[in-house]
Amino acid sequence: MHRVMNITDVDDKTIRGAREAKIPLREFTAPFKQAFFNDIDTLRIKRADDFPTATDQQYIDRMIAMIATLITRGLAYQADDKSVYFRINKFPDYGKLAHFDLTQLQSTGRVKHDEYDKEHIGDFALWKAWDEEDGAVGWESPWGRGRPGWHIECSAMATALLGDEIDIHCGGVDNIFPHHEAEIAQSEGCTGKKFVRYWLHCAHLLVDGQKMSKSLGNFYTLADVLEKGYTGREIRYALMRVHYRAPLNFTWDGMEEARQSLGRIDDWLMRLRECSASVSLAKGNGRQAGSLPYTFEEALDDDLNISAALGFLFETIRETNRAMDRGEVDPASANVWLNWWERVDSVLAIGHGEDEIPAEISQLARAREQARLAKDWRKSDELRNELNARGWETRDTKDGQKITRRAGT
RNA sequence: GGCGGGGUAGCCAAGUGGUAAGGUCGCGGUCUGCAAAACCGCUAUUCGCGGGUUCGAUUCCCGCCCCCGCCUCCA
Repeated sequence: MHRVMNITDVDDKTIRGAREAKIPLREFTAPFKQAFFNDIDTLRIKRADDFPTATDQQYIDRMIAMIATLITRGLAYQADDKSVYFRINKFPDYGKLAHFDLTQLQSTGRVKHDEYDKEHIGDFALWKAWDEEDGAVGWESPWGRGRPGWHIECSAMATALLGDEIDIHCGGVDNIFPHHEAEIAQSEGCTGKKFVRYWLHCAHLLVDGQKMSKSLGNFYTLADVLEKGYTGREIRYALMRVHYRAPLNFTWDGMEEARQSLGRIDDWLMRLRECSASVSLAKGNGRQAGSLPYTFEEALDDDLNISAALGFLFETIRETNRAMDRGEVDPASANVWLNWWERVDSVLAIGHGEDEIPAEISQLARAREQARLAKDWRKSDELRNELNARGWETRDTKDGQKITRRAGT
């Protein structure tokens, strides 16, 4: 599998930002790029193999070559404003992805149209002619100085790195039209081949039931959520547990639920690890959870049915906990389950390592153990409260006291 | 208005023409000095609303309502 994520590092906003900051475009976009990578790391999102950027000269060259091809084929033309536009009337499939009938399109009035220069209101820019607003930003082309249009960069970078035909193209539903529609038109207009086999469009993130927006005051950054004490993996779990095609409503209750669910997984793993390390007299019973309609893999194979997959995980957790309660899990079968978890977590990436217990914490724990042996409940409860206050939880089991870090780890 | 995605228990959410996974919360129990964790039990005669098809529909068909998104130079 070859994964590519395109980075648009030139557009109206970045040009304006760089101009206002009086710094080169590249210098202006660099911190945003860095922040983006920090965020995907926080969310444990696996890095793509490539992160091509639109301003990379090799891709600019490719965009220019593609535009030239489109002009040669009559699919594009240079208008009086010197910009080059895609001629959508020459591409019958345009609008197919979004199920749009171009003759029935209505303008929302959201964008202003420079209708004079274009043959059709729906024609979109492939190459934008330079104007004063662009300042130092621009590249030479057969059609004069300018910059790439808003969609051609994706076609150029995708076909450069993945070939003319790609298996899966992801993106938000809001990008179906016009962005993905334009990508298809440009790419297939150049190659004559089917550009994308499967489109995976994810639904929107809502906050408190409404679209996230600064004016509604329900706008959160990743940093805001981290500041509330939630960890990256908790956020990851909260965002992940809903099917990608269904809108996800972000709430603080949802974050709390994510934390509790992860705690359940953590406790199960801790138990399994102890079990696998023990010299146990348990009679092995490593049978797989049966009688369930799906396995974890089958659920994900079914259009990434994460809810069914997680359902299977939690049913498995209950079954093995039950078996451990009955003393039916020996080290060998515990390892079977731990290995199974490794496979599951290679996809989910929600596990966390075992905690190292600081010296002062284990000292308090030992003191509590002593108090319990002396049946000094008052003192042992005080020490338990003290440990809780420091973020550690105590559990008294048959095998003695266990301490674990809870919440936000 | 057109197109697309949603509407399932307090909340989140899967699912199927044959009678509702899972998570979370709450309540009761086992265990425990008390807890915690785990386990057991309880919590939707019902799947937005109204018709229809069917022996039977939440699942199929028709109509309607509500929410979210898109409808061309913001990517």
